[in-house]
Amino acid sequence: MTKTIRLKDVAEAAGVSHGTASNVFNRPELVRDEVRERVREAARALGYAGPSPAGRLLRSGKVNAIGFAADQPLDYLFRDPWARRILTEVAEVCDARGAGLALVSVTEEHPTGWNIESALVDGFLLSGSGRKFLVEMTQRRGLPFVSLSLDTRDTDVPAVCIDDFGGAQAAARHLLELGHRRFAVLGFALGDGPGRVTPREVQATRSMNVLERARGYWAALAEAGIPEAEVPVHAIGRNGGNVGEALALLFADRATAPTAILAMADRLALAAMAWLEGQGLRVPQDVSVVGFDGVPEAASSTPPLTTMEQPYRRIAERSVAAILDDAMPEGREVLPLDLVLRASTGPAPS
Amino acid sequence: MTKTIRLKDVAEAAGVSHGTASNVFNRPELVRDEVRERVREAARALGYAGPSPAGRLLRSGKVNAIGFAADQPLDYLFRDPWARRILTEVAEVCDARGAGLALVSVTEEHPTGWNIESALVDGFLLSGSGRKFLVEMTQRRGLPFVSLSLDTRDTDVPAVCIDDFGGAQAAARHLLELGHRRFAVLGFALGDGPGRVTPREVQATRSMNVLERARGYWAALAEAGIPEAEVPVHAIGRNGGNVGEALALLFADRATAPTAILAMADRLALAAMAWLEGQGLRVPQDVSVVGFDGVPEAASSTPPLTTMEQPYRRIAERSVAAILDDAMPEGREVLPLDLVLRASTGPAPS
DNA sequence: CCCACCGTTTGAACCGATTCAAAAAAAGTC
DNA sequence: GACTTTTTTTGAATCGGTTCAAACGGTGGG
Repeated sequence: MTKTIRLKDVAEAAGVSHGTASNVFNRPELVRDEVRERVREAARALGYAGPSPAGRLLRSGKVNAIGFAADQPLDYLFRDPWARRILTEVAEVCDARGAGLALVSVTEEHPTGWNIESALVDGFLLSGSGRKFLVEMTQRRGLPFVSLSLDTRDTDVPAVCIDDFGGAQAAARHLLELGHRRFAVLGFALGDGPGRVTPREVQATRSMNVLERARGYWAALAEAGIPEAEVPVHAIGRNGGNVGEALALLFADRATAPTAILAMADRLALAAMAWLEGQGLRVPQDVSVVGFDGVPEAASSTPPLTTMEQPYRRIAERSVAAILDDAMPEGREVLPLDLVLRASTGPAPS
Repeated sequence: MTKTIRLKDVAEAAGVSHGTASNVFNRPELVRDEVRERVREAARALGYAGPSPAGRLLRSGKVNAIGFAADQPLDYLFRDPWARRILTEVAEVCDARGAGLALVSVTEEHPTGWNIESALVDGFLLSGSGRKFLVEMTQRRGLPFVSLSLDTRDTDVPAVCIDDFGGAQAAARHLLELGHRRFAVLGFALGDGPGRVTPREVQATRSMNVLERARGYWAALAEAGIPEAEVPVHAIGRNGGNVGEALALLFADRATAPTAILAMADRLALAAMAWLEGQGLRVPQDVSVVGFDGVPEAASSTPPLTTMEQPYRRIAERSVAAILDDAMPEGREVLPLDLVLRASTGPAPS
């Protein structure tokens, strides 16, 4: 293999100093026209492709790239709808800024290889930092990082997250305005199996997202005079489970069944609509459903789902800026959600 | 901001030489236990997180990461089904090897920023190198690269691609074995609008994929005594278009209508099945359909689509190995496709 | 007691660039 | 022509490591 051409070689060939050659590529306006051309010519003749990123990096310390890290295998980033959605936005934002994007996976079983410790990036976006593992790993590296989807009570970790409480509140208010009075909440990561869970169980969940959303729903309903106790929370269970089973209990007695379902995730809402359709219940004439997250599928379901959409773009912009512009959020930064009105909600049946 | 801790600082603190400190992290077996512990202790005390990747990179020249480049905006990699599918496999392969994955976008309009020239990677995987642009850009950088989805007659470019001809042949043979005699081919990137195109037009296409697939179909059918002229090729037109329109012409006369459709892409096949269902034609009882590509949706359509599946995993493995193990393919390397039998093909109607 | 050998450690060279104070050259001024 | 200014160019320091030949200290054999 032929020796690589270095800037020095080009400089020698052109009969100028190392420093001048560097200027030709980085601040051409400093170099006299004639010299600049001579250096360029030499570079061409030698097949020099421009300063190597590695050398530049070492000196400047800036990579101009961000790392997107997840505590999951890499392919997860392409399979999981939320990760994919946010990553798409992050990609667009990086693109617009001319920054690079590297994907990083860190699993506890497989902590070696290219990971948080060795990735050539200026900082990290952390996805799925439910467990402290990822955060601790990243802190050790000493690069700036922002946690997306932070799910902890710890408010010291720099994070860009969504206003679960406010979003849930808005969802409930929307249904209240439509005249609904009999609600049910559909949650996840609660209880052991499908079925109703008590407010106490909700309070005890380790998932801040779930807790805040529940509290948001309760708060809005309480304002309208509907106490927590009258709002059944049904969940699919911590280890997944069937939405149908959870709903079957809810709709066992049609007379007291809810007219409005507050789903803590679009996935749940979509499953609920499918189940309702199977039961001959019409959405939104008989039951209104509002989701949470704003996944792409929500726009194309039948009927299209009314949902609280996460501000994906703004999350991406804010967190990328945090790393690249050194504009780290002070602790947790909360972004509002948008209520997207579609066809799955309507006036309460009379 | 506090000064960063360098390996040198640790070495000094531990009272050893720079070189020994380096060995502690990279070849600990060379260092005496007592000294090793002393250095580790000093590192801990100073908050040193281990050798910085930047320095290491400069010396060793290896990044241990591959760049996935497309001549499209970055988000394309998450939106386009083919790109996403192959990227998922590439991600898994990289993960398994402990290698990094960086995403790179190079568009002619937006050639600045982090791109082929500046990405810190060991080599590139090129997606969508239909136009020479991407290839030329990459060649200039001087790093190894492999073109995926190469679509050119130029056989010098290192590439890992699929056996379009053989795949098409296998698809046609499958239908022949089921007794079909009246075929139609459904293509894309042919002609100006939806409708039939002549063999001459097919020969003239710039897309090697399309041409090779067509030739594969023709070759298999010719073996069974069905000449090119009896196989109508319908296409949706170069600028997209409606599959229904193309099919409507084909099925105008039910007596001479094909009993088997060879679609050059699953997308076309799925659209065709939807149209056929709309027309009251049953798949596969009335018409058999076989796709090409093996996109995930093909497995869950109704009926599930029989298709020639691309060997995504092998493409990923082969191309990643090419870069990281310096096992570049000699010119173009062709991988076979798998016929995946599902429910969209059946015996020819009698 | 000398020497060869082995396991450790050192020190300097090198990787490929950027940066900046200072020197050199060119251009103005009087 | 001598003196300022301004524009270019130079050369050395620096970034944070890795690597390797050589030096070193200790051991065992003869």
